[in-house]
This record gives sequence, C-alpha cells and structure tokens, in this order.
Amino acid sequence: MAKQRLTKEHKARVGRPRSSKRPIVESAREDVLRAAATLFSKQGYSATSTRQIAEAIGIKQPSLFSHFKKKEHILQELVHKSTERMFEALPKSDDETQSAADSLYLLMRCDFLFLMTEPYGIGGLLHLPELRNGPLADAVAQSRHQVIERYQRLIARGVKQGDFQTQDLAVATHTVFGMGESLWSWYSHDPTRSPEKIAEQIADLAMHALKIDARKLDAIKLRYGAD
Amino acid sequence: MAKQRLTKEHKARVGRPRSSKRPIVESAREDVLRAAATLFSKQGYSATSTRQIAEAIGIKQPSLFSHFKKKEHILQELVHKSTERMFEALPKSDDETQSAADSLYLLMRCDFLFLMTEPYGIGGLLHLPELRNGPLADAVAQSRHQVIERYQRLIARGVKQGDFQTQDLAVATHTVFGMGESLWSWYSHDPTRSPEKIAEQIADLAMHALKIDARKLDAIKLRYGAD
DNA sequence: ATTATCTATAGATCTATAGATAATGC
DNA sequence: ATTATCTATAGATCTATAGATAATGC
Repeated sequence: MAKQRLTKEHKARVGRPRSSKRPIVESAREDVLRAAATLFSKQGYSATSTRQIAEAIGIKQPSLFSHFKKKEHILQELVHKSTERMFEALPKSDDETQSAADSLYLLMRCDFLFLMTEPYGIGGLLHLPELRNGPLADAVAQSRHQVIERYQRLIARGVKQGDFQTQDLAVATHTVFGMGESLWSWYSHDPTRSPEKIAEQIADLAMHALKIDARKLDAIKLRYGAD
Repeated sequence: MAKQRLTKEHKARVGRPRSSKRPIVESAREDVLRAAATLFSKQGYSATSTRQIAEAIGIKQPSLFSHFKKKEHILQELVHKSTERMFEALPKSDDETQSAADSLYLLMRCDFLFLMTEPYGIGGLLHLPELRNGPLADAVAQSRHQVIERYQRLIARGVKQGDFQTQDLAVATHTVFGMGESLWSWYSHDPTRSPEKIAEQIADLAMHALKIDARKLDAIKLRYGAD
C-alpha cells in the first residue's frame, strides 16, 4: 500500500534509473520527440546533436538509441505525426453545396490555426533544408502538394463562380498558401492576440488578395462565426 | 607574344595548378561564394561540408582555407554582400510627396524582384536556422527588422491617408512582408513568367489584401509602368 | 526475466593547420 | 620571391553499437 502510493507519486519504473533523476513527462519516446522538435526548429536538424537531444530530457546520449534506432527516425516521426494531425485538422473534403469561396475561407482558417497550434511546431520544421532535400523530402513535398492543389482547385472554382479574380492562378495560389508557411517566422504566442483571431485575420487578407467583394466576404464570415 | 596569347586563353596563373585543372570562373573567392550559396540553400549550412564546397569548384578541401579562414566566414560574407545589394536595390527613402500607397507599391515590387534575382539566392538562405539563431542571427534580424519597419510605417501612413484598411497593423505588415519571404520556396525560373511580372502580380495581391480601392490601384500601376 | 538506463568505445566524419610543391614574376 | 595550390594529419566532434548495471515483475 505504501508501495503503491510511492508508485503513483514517483512513478517508480522498470529499468535502471536515470543518473539525472529527471522524470518522464509524457513517455520517454514522446519526450524525445518534443525536445528534438524544439531543438531542430531552433538550430536545424544537422546542427543538433543526439547528445543535445538526450541531455534535454535528462538521459545520456547512447540511451537515445533505445527509443529511436537512428537520429533520422526522430525527424521522420515528427513529420509523419504532424502530417497526420494536419489532415485530421483540415476540413475533410470540400462540400460541393458550399461556394468555393466559403470552402477556401474555412480551409485557410483551419490551415493557419493548425500551423500556429500544432504541438511539435511543424511550421518551424517545414523550412528545414533536410525536409526539402534528402530522404524525407518526397513525403513532405507530396503532402504539401496535396494541400496546394486543394487551394488551387478552390481558387479556380471561385474564379469561375465569379467570387474571385486573379491574373495568374499559380501565383495567386502559392502566395496565399505562402501566407501560412511564412506565419511561423513571425508568430509567437502573444496573449493579446489569440491564434484564432490571427488565423481569421490572415484568411481575411487572403480573401481580399483574391479580390472578393467585401459584402460577400462579410456574409461568409458571418456564416462561420468570425467577428 | 605567343606567351601572351596563351595567358589570355588559358589564364595562366601564379601558384601551383589545381589538380583538377578546373579553371576559375570569376575569382577563386567568388567561385567559392557561389558554390557555397547553392549548397547551403539546398542542404543547409551545417549539412554542407567544406569538402563539398571545395570539390564543387575543383579544389581540395584544405585549399578552401586559403580563401576563407573559417567556414562560417563564407556564410557571413554571403549575408553581408546580399544585404548590401538589397539596400542598394530598394528605393532609397520614401518620397514624402508620393502617397504611402505609391511608395509601398514600389517598395514591394523592388523587394520581391530582388528576392527572385539576387545572385546568391539569398531568399533560400534566409530560412536557414543558422541565420535565425547563432552568431550571424543579430545582423540578419537587424536588417530584416529595418525593412519590416519600413513596410509597417508605409502601411500605417496609407491607413491614415484612407487608402488602406487593416484590422491589425502588425498582422497585416508581417503577412505582406511574408509574401516575399515565402516566394523562394515556390519560385523557379520559368520562361513563361518573368520575375518582373511575378513581382508585379504579388504586389497587386498585397495591395488588394490591404483593401485598396481598385481604381486607385490602377492609377498607381499606370504611374509606375505595370500592365 | 524483463526493462531502461548506464559506461566504454569503435569508426566515420569534419574543420583547420603545417609544411611541401609547382606555377609565375622580377 | 610570391602565390595558390597540394598532401598529410591533428584534434574534435558525432552517430551508433556492445555489453554492464540497477531497477521492477513474477
């Protein structure tokens, strides 16, 4: 009984204790992922040593390899999990009963909000050169392309429906999509502006960039609960 | 005489010849800078070895160090030179006789064009984590901040003059500025769209994001020679 | 017995230095 | 004599493996 209480308080665990006595927060594996995400975002993948990651959670460098066989697998899993989360977070499919402008507005708000709130800070990782070239590049490029395509289809449909005007579809698409991608470089948690409000504002800027009529946009915002 | 002709053709140079016989293109130092810029953009700074840079121009790894004392000095000079070029390329100061909308439009066109045509491809380098943290971060952050401030002042003035409308000045500023920063991730030389046309189009998207009146924008574009 | 850590270390880098070498310049 | 390269290598990493160790579980 006394033993059980101890177990609950100190989480007495199987295996040799850590020399640092630092406790596990989530699970050892998850703790590694979070520490690595922070370090990779700040310093880059190649500039971050396995020793730094290990020390960040209070274990010795070789102990890392009982959780991940290779350093690269850490980055791989960060990308994989956050990609999965992204596709869960984005509206499942574009409701054909809505106008394209409605669908794009919702998609952008979700996308921008996701980039600000995703737990691993994927926004900071996506700019890593190691995710643009090298063995992980294909998977990243593919899911990125999938989302860009979705943006592009909606913008094209919105033009046909007379809600948007663009000179060049590809330029407009990439620019609007890029508003999300560049978000990470300036966004930081700021209590005076919630992520939701920022996402709304950027979606508003994007809709105007696509030259939507102001009254139409007001109607859309009213429908989806922005102020 | 025959010697002089040879000198011109083969650029016979002082010093031990390269084992690769690969000739200098611009100057050894400049060749290093260009090769390094390409490799850093593609692979990242830390993931690029001095051996790779040396081999790219046809010399052995240790020979690099007769041109740059430290690897870091290469990145330093890339940043320094392209920053210098940027401040030369941007309109010198904001002409107070012009409207803020006019000035911003010109500033954006210059900025976006610069990012697409700068010889070292600085757009690709600015996302490197080594330029966001570490010893070079301060210089980069400072010049970046200077330009953002300029954007922000113009947008604020444009709002006062009744040409722009924004909900949140900082969000609008960073989003518009970010259109340039994210450009590099999708722009590639494409003969069907000149950099000038793309810069004009993105400036147009940005002006609309700031909710300028369409007729006012047409007048501005007419004044500064866009179609 | 099983588990999660530890210590010790191999082997592969990578940056940078020292000193030799092979050209031109005078 | 001066210059720009070369070869050889020191010394500092860094990733990953092998095998020991100190807990819990049964």
